[in-house]
Amino acid sequence: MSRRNAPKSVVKRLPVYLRILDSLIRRDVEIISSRVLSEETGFTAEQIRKDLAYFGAFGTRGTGYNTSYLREKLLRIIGLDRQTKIIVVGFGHLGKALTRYNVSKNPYVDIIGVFDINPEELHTDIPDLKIHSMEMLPEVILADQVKVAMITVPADVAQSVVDLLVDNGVTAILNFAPTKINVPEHVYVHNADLTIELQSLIYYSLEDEKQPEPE
Amino acid sequence: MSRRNAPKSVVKRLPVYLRILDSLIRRDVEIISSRVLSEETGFTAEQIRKDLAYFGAFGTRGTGYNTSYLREKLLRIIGLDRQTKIIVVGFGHLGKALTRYNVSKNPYVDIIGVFDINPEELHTDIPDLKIHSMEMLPEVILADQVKVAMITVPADVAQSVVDLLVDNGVTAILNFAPTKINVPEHVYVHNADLTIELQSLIYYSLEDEKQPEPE
DNA sequence: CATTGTGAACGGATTCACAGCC
DNA sequence: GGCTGTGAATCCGTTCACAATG
Repeated sequence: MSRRNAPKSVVKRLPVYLRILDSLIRRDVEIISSRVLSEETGFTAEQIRKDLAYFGAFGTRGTGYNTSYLREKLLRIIGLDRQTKIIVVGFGHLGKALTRYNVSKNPYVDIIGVFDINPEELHTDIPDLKIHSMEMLPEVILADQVKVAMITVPADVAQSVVDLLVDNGVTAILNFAPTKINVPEHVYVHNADLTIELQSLIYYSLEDEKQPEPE
Repeated sequence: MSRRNAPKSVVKRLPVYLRILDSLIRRDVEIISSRVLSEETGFTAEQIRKDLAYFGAFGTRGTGYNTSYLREKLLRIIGLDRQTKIIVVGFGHLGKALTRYNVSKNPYVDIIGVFDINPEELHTDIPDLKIHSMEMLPEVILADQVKVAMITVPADVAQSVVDLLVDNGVTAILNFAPTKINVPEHVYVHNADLTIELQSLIYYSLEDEKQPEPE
């Protein structure tokens, strides 16, 4: 069986396996052991086996995993076996960069539209991209049954944008706004707060400097 | 004492506390309890107290924490009490967006330069920003003793860029390139792989759909 | 016999419950 | 009395060690 309710830590690693498999398949590698996957990913071999075993027994004892077969299984588990329709709210510089990045590099998702308060910021060179005003949001979401959204709006409007998304059926949100947002139980939010990532990084850049307290 | 070697999970939350404190101080709030901090952050009050206690006893029993005092302590612990000099390698759309974002919104860091293979992509409107060619990297890092870098380069050159950074003394790297990079023990890497974030999000968007296996 | 799949042991982080203190 | 600070209990994820098997 696939898609048991797996721990977050496991789910976070699945796309990594997928990426490695894609690259192995491109190089015509047909069988891969957890040992080698370990070297490619940096996770331990036991952890990889456990992660995969969470969803079923996909390997062959004594041999390893068939790359194409495992890839198919992972696509299905993650939910990438069909293209996922997503929207982007907030088309400032970050929104633009993320949109462009996913349009060109992420074959598994389909950005069906972007939204901004002033869509006269129309000067984008991304082909086939529709830029809507915020008023169109409910209509577009409902028409395509969109479940996934990325938001790159200012912190002070993030909550109201999220409320609007949730009201119209969005169940998973990648939040780049530097603020906590509240959602109902059934909605999943992942915060990708780049300021916070950078600040905690700075902690580690100083790790070994002993700072004497000056007081 | 401050700056003990705290667990990663704790360090990741420190900048969140800092942000809330900044906002409380702007609103002239002088005292805050772990209870209220809990509501603002979404973490439990016990966890917040434990996190802070890791570095010292900053509160007053029966009262709470003094916002300005706690902010000063956190700045010092994280290492933001002096402006941190950082560089950005890769000045494509994402690099540009991240640079702009931090220049305008993150007062604690100072982006002293950006690097790209073809710096003739000079058309940026960010004031005072220096765009260098890759050859300048060692010189600039060494001149300013830069310890922190963000990289937004293509996956296939990420490792060589990282090697160059590490050779010249960088000890903390925020990696947006969609690939695993290898570094020596003393260097800290945080991967901010946006494709992977988005893909694991998709897993959760499907959470409740029961998918019958069609085989 | 190499490699998967997995129960058991371990370790780290969170939650609980309360002692300590203003 | 109210809130911090913290040892103890619990939970969760990782690692270990080995049984299962192509």
